[in-house]
Amino acid sequence: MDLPVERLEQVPAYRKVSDALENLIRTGELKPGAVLPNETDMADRFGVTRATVREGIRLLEQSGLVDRPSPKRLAVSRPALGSIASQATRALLMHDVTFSELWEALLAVEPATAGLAARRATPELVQQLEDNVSRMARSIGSFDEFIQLDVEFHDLVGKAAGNRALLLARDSFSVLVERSSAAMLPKLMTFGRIIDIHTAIFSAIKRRDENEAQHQMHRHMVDFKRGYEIAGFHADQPLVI
Amino acid sequence: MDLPVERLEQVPAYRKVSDALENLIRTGELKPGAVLPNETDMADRFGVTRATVREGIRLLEQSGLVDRPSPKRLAVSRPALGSIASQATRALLMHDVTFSELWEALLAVEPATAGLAARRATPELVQQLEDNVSRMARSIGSFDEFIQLDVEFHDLVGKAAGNRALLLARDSFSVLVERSSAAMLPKLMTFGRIIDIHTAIFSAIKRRDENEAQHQMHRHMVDFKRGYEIAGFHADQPLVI
DNA sequence: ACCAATTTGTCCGTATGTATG
DNA sequence: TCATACATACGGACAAATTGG
Repeated sequence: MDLPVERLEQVPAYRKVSDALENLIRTGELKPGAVLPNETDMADRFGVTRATVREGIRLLEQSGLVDRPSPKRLAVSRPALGSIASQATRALLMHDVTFSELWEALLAVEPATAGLAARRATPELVQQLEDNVSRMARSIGSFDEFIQLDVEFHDLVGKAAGNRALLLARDSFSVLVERSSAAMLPKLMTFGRIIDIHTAIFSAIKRRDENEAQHQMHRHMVDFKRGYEIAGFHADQPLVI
Repeated sequence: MDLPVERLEQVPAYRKVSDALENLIRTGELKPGAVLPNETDMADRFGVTRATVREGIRLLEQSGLVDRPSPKRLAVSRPALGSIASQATRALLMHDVTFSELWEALLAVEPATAGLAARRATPELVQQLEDNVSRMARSIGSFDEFIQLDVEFHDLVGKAAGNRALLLARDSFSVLVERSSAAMLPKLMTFGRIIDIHTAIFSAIKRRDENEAQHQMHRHMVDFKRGYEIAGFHADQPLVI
């Protein structure tokens, strides 16, 4: 009888190495901080050569599951949320997401974040937000500085919310917002309105008014889209960057 | 005078290779689909050996910037949003995110997604949602099947929303929700209530009622948290998985 | 503060299976 | 069909740098 041909998946050895290590990590046998054996050791254990082990390590290195605390030591680590976010940013860009898609996501995430920030902001972060707002008021005239402060404001709100799941989502969009702002602001010169809303958001956070923080952030997002369109860009086309 | 020691970063050659290629991709000189030279070629151009080139390629391979359409051809590709999402899932898990963090993010994302789904769902997706709901009504008795259908329902809503930025965020949470549901449902047996709300959401999407879809999804999320706590889990602790 | 052993980074040459033209 | 080209994998080697005594 003719058997169905065993389509045995040809998994490269270097991937077997990384899969094996990844499993050890996921199952908790290797916890973050644990030091891995040296390359020759692992080559012996897996029955492959060092070159193969090294290729496997590169895969884990890029996914952030391992890193080198010192040049000669390889340890298990937890993937930095920031690096995941920047990978997400790049992916969204390469998929030609439209401004509308970005904006709809912002509309979901940013007001919620602001609300949580009003609930949880630490005194330090409230202070940092206040600094940011007052610096922004003095930064008129320099686009770059203004935009930088704008991004910083929203990042601070994100931090203040104390939610890493939302933060990850936010950070994935943050750079895209920055680029879009940089493209539209010079054509608008609506510094005053942005400063006003930032002030309103900050003030709501400071007095722990969740609804108001949320509401003002919502307004801020609506303004953002209006500005983008007034600046002459098309929201339903891929981001102008 | 003793200068601050030039901390000249010793960047490994394999990283230079991947950085160089990554730049070519980011600047658009190499667009998705473009075929890269073979390993020996690149080794010559970069002035390194093949082993080094291969290590560099592994880095790009893991980040999804290159892949092999056929075993011998290496091409530029756009990172799959799904793989980014699963990396995000893993990262959130390893950072011990709490149920509350997950839930707050869901509360921001899921209702917004449902609203957009009501606006944009294609007939095909409406049909798939209807199938899902009716299959779920018949699936009582099998936890696994029920949970699978639950996840599928939300994924379908995510697809129907037609927003890749939100989809990426959603997919990052989806597996975590699935595991949490799997942990709590056996202790609750509230199948009926879930089916009712899914039905309400589906019906709102079908008749293009954005507000109602959003509102029902919100209720669904509130139920989710209540269930988690009633099942005896602590929302402010890392996910039970 | 020095020295020795270890380990990484990198190179070279070779073998093998297989996809492509 | 067949030959070539190419990726995968092996083995051995060496310098440089770090670690640990």
